[in-house]
Amino acid sequence: MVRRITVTSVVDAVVNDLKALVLANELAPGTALTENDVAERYEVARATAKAAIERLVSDKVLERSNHRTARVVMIGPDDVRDIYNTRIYLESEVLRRLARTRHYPIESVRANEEIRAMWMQGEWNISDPDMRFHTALVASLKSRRTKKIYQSLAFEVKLCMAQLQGTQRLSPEIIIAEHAKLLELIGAGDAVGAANLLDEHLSRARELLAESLGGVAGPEAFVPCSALLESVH
Amino acid sequence: MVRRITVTSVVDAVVNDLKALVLANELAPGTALTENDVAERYEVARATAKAAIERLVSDKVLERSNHRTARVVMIGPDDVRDIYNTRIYLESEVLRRLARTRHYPIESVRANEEIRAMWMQGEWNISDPDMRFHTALVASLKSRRTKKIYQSLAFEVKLCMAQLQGTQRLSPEIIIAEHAKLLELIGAGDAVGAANLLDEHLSRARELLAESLGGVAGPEAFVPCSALLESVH
DNA sequence: ATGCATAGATTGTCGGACAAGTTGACCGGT
DNA sequence: ACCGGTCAACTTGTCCGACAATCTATGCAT
Repeated sequence: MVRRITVTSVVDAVVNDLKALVLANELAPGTALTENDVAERYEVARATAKAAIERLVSDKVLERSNHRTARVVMIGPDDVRDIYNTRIYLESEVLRRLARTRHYPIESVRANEEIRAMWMQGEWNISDPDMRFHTALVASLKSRRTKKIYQSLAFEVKLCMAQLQGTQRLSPEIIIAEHAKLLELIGAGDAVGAANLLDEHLSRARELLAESLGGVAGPEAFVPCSALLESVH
Repeated sequence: MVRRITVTSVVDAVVNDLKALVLANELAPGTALTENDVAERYEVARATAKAAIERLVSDKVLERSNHRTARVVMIGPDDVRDIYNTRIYLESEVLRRLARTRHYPIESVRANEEIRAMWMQGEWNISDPDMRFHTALVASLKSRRTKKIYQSLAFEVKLCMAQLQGTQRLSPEIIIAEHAKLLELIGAGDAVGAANLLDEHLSRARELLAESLGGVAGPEAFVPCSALLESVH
């Protein structure tokens, strides 16, 4: 079966399609991908398949050590915790900065409205507009590197979601409320409050995901400082 | 002269050597590097040279667009500002977290002592132990991704230093004092003070580097909040 | 069952080949 | 002399085929 793809680069096309396959969970985590497999699947030369695999490895879609064959990444509990902790480190500082300017991007408001719209329609898989909410906040700092780093983390979150397909998720209702509260705190210039709420918001998601991925609740390096935070409901 | 490197991979060896050449400024910024150039220089196949170049591009040592030949990166004032702002975003949150535990790594103390030792000997190029001080702080959070991200930023700083070779630098005396103060604030649990001092510390370096790279002092997105900070001397 | 040896599979690297795209120079028109 | 377009040389993208080095797994001997 040959997929019809013509972008600007054969390697790009193969990379994009394989990435889509992994995100759609049509390639289960741990699946071995031989260079020849890829070459035959898309009818390209092995060198091309090799280049594609190497890029997917550097994009953390596949993993491979020296002379071994590449496999679709398996995100474990420790990985999710690391991913989410890194998100917290970056994004909480971003929120502090935004709170100082008392300014948040319109895209984040729209993204939160999209979540509400999906929830109203009974759709519980709201991870896409959810990530848009967060990336919009980070992007509003206008730092190319910060944005790219956060996008890379967001992609790993997507991968994680793909592997979890169907297990329990957080209630959209709470997510929407906390997002709104975050924007409110930013608008009010409450840097500490915004950072603390974000910490709680992401820490809760982190623990839920980590447990869903089969990990026992590990000893967390840092507990959120929620003392300064009024409850949200 | 052949360097004795038993890496397991020819591509790795080529990548490492080219990286070293760029860091030593033996390949000036903007220098064009043809795939054939690399292949002939190291007597390897073009495919190997191609792979090496692609990895150097993804490591931000070279830059290249579609069908054009790769060039050694040229870091401009805007890039330095972006690099340093990203450093500030990440590291200031890291310092907040460390201050909560009132704990800093011994490696950062040692690194600062190394700076002092070099300064005593009249050496002004202290960027190496300086970066070790900062990476040690970030590494002590024990987040694989956070550490890797910061290392990538640190590498760009190194590239920048290589391009600036010889222009004015900040006084090691002030750097040493501020580093010591940072550790002191962490030990005292003063998260806000540590974050603010770090912001000043890195913002000053950022502006000096940006100016040295020929940029006018641009409109900064965020000014450091030094109100809460007592002066250091 | 454990450990070693061999065979098959897979990756790393090579050389050469051709099409497609980019760059720069040459040439003609105004 | 300036401008614009055509063409050639160079460079990259992709392919094919080949071989050595390495990894995996099967099977044999103890």
